[in-house]
Amino acid sequence: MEVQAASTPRGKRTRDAIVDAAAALMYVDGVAGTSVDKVLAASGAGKSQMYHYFKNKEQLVGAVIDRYLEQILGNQPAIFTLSSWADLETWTEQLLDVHRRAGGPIACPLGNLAGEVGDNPKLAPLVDQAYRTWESHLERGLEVLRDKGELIPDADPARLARAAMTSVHGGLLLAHIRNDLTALQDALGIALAYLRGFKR
Amino acid sequence: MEVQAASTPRGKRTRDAIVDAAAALMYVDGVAGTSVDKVLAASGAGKSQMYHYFKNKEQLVGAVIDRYLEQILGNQPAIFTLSSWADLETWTEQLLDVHRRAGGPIACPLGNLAGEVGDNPKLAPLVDQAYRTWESHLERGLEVLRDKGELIPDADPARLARAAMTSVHGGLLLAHIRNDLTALQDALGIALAYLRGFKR
DNA sequence: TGCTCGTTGTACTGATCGGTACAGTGGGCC
DNA sequence: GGCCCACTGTACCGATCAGTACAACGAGCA
Repeated sequence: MEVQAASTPRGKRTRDAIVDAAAALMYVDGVAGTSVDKVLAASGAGKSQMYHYFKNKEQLVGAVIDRYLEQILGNQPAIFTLSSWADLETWTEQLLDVHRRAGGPIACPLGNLAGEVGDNPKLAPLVDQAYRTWESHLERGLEVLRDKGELIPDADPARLARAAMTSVHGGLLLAHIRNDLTALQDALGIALAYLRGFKR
Repeated sequence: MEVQAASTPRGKRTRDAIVDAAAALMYVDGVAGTSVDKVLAASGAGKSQMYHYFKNKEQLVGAVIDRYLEQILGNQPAIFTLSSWADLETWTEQLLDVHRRAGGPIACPLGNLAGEVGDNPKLAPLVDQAYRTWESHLERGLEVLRDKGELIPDADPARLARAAMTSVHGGLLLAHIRNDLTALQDALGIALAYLRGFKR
C-alpha cells in the first residue's frame, strides 16, 4: 500500500487523532513551528502511523486545512440556511461567539496559515479552495435574499459575498494582532451596513 | 559590549544587509521557514556578525518588523499628506501600484507575519505597534479632512481609520491567497465608498 | 487454529537548526 | 607608528528536524 487509506475503524481513529493534534498545534504555533514529533507526541501515535497515512508533512498540512474548514463552517451553522436579514445577523453573532467562547487566540486558522503557505504551490490552492467554499455558502444565502426580493434586483451576490469575506478577514486579522474582539465586531457591523445598502 | 550597537558606518552597512536579506526571505518563506544560515548566506555576512548585532533570531525578526513598516509606508507616501478626497484616492492607487509593480507575491509583509508571530509574546506587540503606527497616519489625515469641513463634524477619524485598515488588510489577504489584485481593488473601492458616506 | 494484511512500536539516519567559542583583522584616533 | 576595539571568519556544539527501516502485533475470516 502507498498512503492515505485508513480502511479500518481503528485506523480512521488514529488518522483523525493525528490530524486533530496537528490542527490544534498549528493553530497556535504555525506550520513550521509544529514539528511532526510534537504532533505525534500530542496525539499518542507513533511515527510509523504518521507516514502510513501521509506521504510527508506537507500532505498532513493539507488534511489540516480541510479540518479547519470543517471546524470553521461547523461554528457558523447559520451560513447554511441564510434566507433573511435576521439570519445574516445571527451569522455574524455566531462568528463572534466562537471567539467569545474560545480560550485560544482570536484568529481564523485559515488566515493564520495564509501568510505561511500562501506561496507554497501545493498548499496555496487548498487554502484558496477552502476560502472559496466558505464564500460560496455566503453567496448562496445572498442569492436567496435577492430572489425573495429583499435585495435590489441588480445586486450581485458574488460581489457582495466577497465584500463580506473581506471585512470578516480584515476584522479577524486586526482582532488577532490586538487581541481585541472589538475590531472584529466593528468590521462585522460595517459589513452588515454595507450589505444593507443593497436592501430593496 | 552586548549587542545591537553598530557604531561604525561599516557596521551599519553589515547590519542593514542582514536585516534586508532577512526581510526579503521572510516575506516569501515566513519566519520559521527562513533560517539564520540562509539569511547570512544571502547577505554575505558571517554568523559572528549576526550574533554581534542581535541577541538571537527573535530580535532579528523584531528588526525585520520595523523594516517592513518603513517599506510599507515608503510605498504609500500619500498617507503622510492626506488633506483631500483626491489624496485618499491617490493613496489607494499607491497601494495598488506597489503590487502592480512587484514581482513577488501579492501580500502585506506584516500581514504574513501576523499569523505566525501573532501569539509570540515578544513579537506580537511589535506587529501591533506597527499596525497602529500605520493606522495613525490614516487617522491624522481623516482629522485634517474633518477639520477642513469635508467630513461631517461628528465623524470619528479613529473609527473610520480602523474601518479602512480592516478593508485594506482583508483585501490584501484575499488577494494574496487568490493571487488576484482584483480582491484588493474591490476592497479599496468599498472602503472609499464607506468613507464617502461620511462626506459633508 | 492459522493465515493475512492493516496497523503499530522503536530504533535509526543524515541534514539542518539556533547558538557559541575564539582567534584574529583592520580602520580610526592619539 | 602604535594602540584599541568594533568588527569579522571559521570551526564547532548539542538539539531537533523530516523521513526511513524493519520487525512485530492483532483483528477478521476461513
